[in-house]
Amino acid sequence: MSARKVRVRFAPSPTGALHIGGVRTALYNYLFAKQNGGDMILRIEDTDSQRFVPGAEEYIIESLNWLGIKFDEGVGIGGPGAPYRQSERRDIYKKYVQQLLDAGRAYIAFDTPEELDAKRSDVANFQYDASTRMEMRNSLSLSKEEVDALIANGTQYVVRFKIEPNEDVIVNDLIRGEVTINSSILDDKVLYKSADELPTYHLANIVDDHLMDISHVIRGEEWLPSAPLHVLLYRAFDWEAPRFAHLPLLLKPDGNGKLSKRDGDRLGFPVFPLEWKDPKTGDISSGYRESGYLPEAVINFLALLGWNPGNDQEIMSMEDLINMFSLDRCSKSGAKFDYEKGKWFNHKYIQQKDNAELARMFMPILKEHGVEAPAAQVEQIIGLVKERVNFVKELWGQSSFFFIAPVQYDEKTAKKRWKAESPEQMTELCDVLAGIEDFSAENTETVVKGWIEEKGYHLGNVMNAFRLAVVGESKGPHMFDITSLIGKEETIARLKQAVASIK
RNA sequence: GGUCCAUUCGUCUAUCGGUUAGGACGCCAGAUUUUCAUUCUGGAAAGAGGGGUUCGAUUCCCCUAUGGACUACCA
Repeated sequence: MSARKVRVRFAPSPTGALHIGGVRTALYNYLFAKQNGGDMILRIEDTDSQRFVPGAEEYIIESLNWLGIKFDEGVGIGGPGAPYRQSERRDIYKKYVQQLLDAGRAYIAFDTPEELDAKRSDVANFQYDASTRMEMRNSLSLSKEEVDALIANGTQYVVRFKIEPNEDVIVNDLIRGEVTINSSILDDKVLYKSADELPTYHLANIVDDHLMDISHVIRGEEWLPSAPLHVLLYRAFDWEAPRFAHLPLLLKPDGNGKLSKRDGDRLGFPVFPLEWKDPKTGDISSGYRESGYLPEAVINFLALLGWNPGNDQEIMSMEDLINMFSLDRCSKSGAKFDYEKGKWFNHKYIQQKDNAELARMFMPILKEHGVEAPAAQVEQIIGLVKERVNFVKELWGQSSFFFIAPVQYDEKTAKKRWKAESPEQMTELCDVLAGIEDFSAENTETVVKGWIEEKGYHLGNVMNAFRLAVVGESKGPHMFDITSLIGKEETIARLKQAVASIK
């Protein structure tokens, strides 16, 4: 074990919204870094000018910010390794590509994409490697004069990594153990493209991780097959490689395969942290934030998809997670995404949140419904109904009757709860209520129950009709908590309205 | 096709050779409640198949099956 300082990076490429699986990768990197007193770096890997999507970088930063995943260095922050955007590091990569060329570890290839396509359709399983490279047009097969002439007349070329065949490359993965791959199955990967003067992912990644002194590379399993290539690249440069940890993938909830944007659209749940509008198509994809998720709930839920603390604890704050996280408790197999469990986490976090904070989140929703109410009152109402909701926005459905008198009465409930004697009893109840001085829940309950008992009425019948009249249907918190909040006048008015309307 | 990785209730998972295979979500039932929820209690529900190794395998090894990832001048 090297005594290197822990430094990890999250290195997304700005090709669209940040996928929830990417968020989990960022989270695990963050947890690992913070647990070890290390640094977390944000690097933007925009070496593919073709796939660049405007706004994606800002989206990624805003998403991680919302979730509370903080960076010590990187795009938008700066640091000793700046710039952290790969498109701004052209000169650096050029220098290292040249170094590989000079050392004979890489070569220049002139084959056009068309030529390669033709080759691939001609030869089954064609691979550009030690067995085929001499048949191609490159600096190994061509004379020095030919190569110089081609470059001089501006022919576009790529630089390929010269992989020595038949060598077992061992990747020591922190999650999977030793993974051995024979170098013969690797092709001579393109490292650099003269067309846009940019390296490909593989080269840029290795150079940057080295220059930024990254100690641990924690990334998705889709990178495992190219890990040996990276190991070989570190060797070619004679650099110390970081430790690798390849995380299992997040899978679709139904069927099989990697979770994708489409699954979210199809099954009706977000796969992105924030709402995302595709600048090309104008399509809008929903986000966890806009769907009413609390960032703590998303973090907690995601943390447990592929990792567990080894005990039965499920509710964990970011701080808990930082303390408890460990790479060797990460599972090896992909986790299917269970949206129902995500909802449950949100429910739990809503219960933990104090009413004042929930009220602040609820206010805009109230406004949408044309309701203006004092914060103190909203807080009290939230205290009464929050245990019944999974999302802040559901608060309206559970509490609208506090703000607006029922305009209609649920038919089924009316049929069942509104008895022949109800109109008379409710009219009597109006008088009873009118006579109450202290309209607190406790006192009102005492008085009303006293009246019911005195008259020999059936408690359930009276209360159910009472609820129907005040709420409009058969739901809601304790009746007298409702009446004390809406007040005597409103309660009586609603009773009278009900007597007049319910048949 | 090739290479690599994986495989415990429907789902997320615990188990580091000996357990009535545990927990959670979801589901079902019951209790509580003046309603609806919440909550509580209980229940159904799992080691892919086949070989080994071992006194003993969910656990270690091999094979098969299944799933996944990768196989671009994308990341």
